[in-house]
Amino acid sequence: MNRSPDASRELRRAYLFADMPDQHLQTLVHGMHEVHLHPGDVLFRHGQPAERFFFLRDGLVKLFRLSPEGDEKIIEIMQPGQTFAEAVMFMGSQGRYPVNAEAVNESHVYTFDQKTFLGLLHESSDACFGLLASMSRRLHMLVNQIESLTLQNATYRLVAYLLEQIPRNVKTSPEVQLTTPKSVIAAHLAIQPETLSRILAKLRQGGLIEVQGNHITVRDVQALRNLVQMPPAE
Amino acid sequence: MNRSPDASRELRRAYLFADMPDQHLQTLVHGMHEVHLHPGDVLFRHGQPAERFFFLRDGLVKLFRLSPEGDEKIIEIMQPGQTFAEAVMFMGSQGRYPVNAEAVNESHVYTFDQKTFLGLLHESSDACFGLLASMSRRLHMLVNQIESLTLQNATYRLVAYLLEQIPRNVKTSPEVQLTTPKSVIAAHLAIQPETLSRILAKLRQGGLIEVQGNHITVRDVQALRNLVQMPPAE
DNA sequence: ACCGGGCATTGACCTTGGTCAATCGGACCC
DNA sequence: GGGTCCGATTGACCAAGGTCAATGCCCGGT
Repeated sequence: MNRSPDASRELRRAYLFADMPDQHLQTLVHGMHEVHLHPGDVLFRHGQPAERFFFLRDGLVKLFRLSPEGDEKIIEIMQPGQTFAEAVMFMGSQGRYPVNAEAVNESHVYTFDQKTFLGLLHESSDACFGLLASMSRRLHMLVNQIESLTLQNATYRLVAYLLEQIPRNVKTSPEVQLTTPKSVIAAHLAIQPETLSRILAKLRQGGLIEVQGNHITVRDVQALRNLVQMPPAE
Repeated sequence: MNRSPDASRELRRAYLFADMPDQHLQTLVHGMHEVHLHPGDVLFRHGQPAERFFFLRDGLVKLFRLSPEGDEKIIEIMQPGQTFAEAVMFMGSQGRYPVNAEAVNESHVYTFDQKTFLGLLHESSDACFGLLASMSRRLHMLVNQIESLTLQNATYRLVAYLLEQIPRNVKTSPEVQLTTPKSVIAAHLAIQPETLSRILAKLRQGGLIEVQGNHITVRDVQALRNLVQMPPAE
């Protein structure tokens, strides 16, 4: 349990909390718990009754589904500052988590009671709108994901993923430091680790990137951009 | 334009409107428009500024994305009584439709101004919760769709689709009347029409179903159920 | 320094579903 | 009644990516 006075400053990073009245946020902070996760620790499982939702303070948490054979598809990789499982509260009578959640890296999460939060929503339309915005963003993200799963091939998805990883330092020679094992990225892009390896090798041979372990140097950003813009141009 | 006094009774079918205070619903009905669509008519396009959202009174409307090559992936096939595009309102400053919408059959839709609706939401937390519920349901649906796209093969998806079509008349010998051309179903399941044909033929040869045009008789429901439960059991 | 384990890489092969093309069949329309 | 159009079907072929297996590499522990 943790109620550090500046926890609320951290929470403001999440869209969900960004515009929430101070007083309400304080209520939430008061009731929240902190959980420390080691890599591989399970936060919740697909199908469990959803009583809490979460804010990732640091580390990395994956949300995923499993096929009966045990194949894993990562729906979302949560980054620090994001909330998750807050949308489940509205799934009918007894909401159940639609995915599994498991720490990839050493992580700290804050957990919140859904009942408390529901109470706040009734009183604050600002809080409601924050939640609506964050759900709307997630909806949009899922639609984009469906598009790239069905309308684009594996190379496209990987290149798009790489390009997403270089937003800030646009000017400098683009370097990407992968924050997760490649197998996790593969599960996120819905491909096998072998395929990911091969695609990276292909891009490397084409002189578009250089790979040293988890560190990738993008040699030719424009060529990568072209790849995802004009698909049949091999 | 249509303000028939019992329009609100129709609207109550949608989760979004189900629990909305009468007075608010009246406000919406007052400002709504009715649009008549012929098959192939476009309601809105991916990327257009979203100023209105919709209720399908009757007919069938598909929401879809297009690849640069023109391949179509149907994200959702809207059924009468459902609302759509209401979640876009919260996408940042200028919401834009994340998909295309086009009538499959002769259809009637009611359209609503988003600004009016936003105003109502500020005043009614019931309305907010209705919207949250309908967005949450859609989120869940998309997650399920991602699962079946990535973790399951084409046969699985088609069989699951067929099984979804026989919920009501559970007891009787299950008959499925396809409400759309097979090519539309194919685009929904993210397969080619040829593949859909072949899978149906395979199921037919296995004695699981009979096909006469748009009408499918399920000969062996249990066998179909087994197919989607125990995947490697060919 | 050595060993073991886990992730990553590479190769050979195979399966699924896509592509292309021909044919069919029913609906509609003169 | 015959022609046309469009969706559905079927066949032959192909390609992307999955599977299986062997090997390599890095890192951590003793």
